[in-house]
Amino acid sequence: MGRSPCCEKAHTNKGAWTREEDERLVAHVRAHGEGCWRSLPGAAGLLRCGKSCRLRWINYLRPDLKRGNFTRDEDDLIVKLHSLLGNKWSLIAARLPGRTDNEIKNYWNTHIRRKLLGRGIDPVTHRPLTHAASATTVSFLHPAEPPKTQPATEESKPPRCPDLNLDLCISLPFQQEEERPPARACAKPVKMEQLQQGGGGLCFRCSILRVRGAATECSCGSNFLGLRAGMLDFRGLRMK
DNA sequence: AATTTCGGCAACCGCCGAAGG
DNA sequence: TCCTTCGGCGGTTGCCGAAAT
Repeated sequence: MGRSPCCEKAHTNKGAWTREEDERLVAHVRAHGEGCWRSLPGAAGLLRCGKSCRLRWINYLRPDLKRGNFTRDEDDLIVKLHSLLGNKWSLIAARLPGRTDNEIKNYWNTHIRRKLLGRGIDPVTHRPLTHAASATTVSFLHPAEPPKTQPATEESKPPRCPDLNLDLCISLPFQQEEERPPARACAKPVKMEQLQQGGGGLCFRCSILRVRGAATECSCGSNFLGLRAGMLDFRGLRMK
């Protein structure tokens, strides 16, 4: 038996949001805060799916959104983060204040992708296109092991980002909480308690990428950046 | 001026994991 | 332990305006 739909589709609006709908949603979130998206449409008098409301708020109505063109710095940062994280748009967005995962995803697909291709760089592997066939992906989803038929030469190693400073901040969780704005600032953060209780056996890579089946202990053998997840709150990663 | 093509972006869809009963 | 619900994520679609013909 499949999952029941999140809302009664026959009685919900679809497509572009009207000004009135936006105003209702903003007023409701201001009054009651984020969350309980399922019950929000009814409470706010909106004929929309809860998921649709959430998306509209996060991607368009949130007051802390930056909007406008991406700066050159943001551009560079997105490329670097993508080379490290792959299509983990929410994680990338978490490093770019005021930007949403959807916005970054769109920007990547429409601008950066093309720019990289124009420079002869494979946007997936971040390697020159001529080497694309033999290259291993930079994404950490399929980590580590160099191809057995190929010697682990400098060529086969993931590219480095020498100017990307992953400045790791190790701090107690409450300090981070105080700095964080009340609204969603970071997608699905791994709570410090989780890391301390169950995540202690997880490497930083498995933790940040939420590797399936690695809830308590990973077996990838990776010690990404030489760190175990229990040692730090990765939300404190700062890019310079 | 009319039509076609293209690019950008907002929104939707389907899946997944966490939480709770 | 299983099932259901909900929030969240990434991929994809479709609309709309701009550019090209």
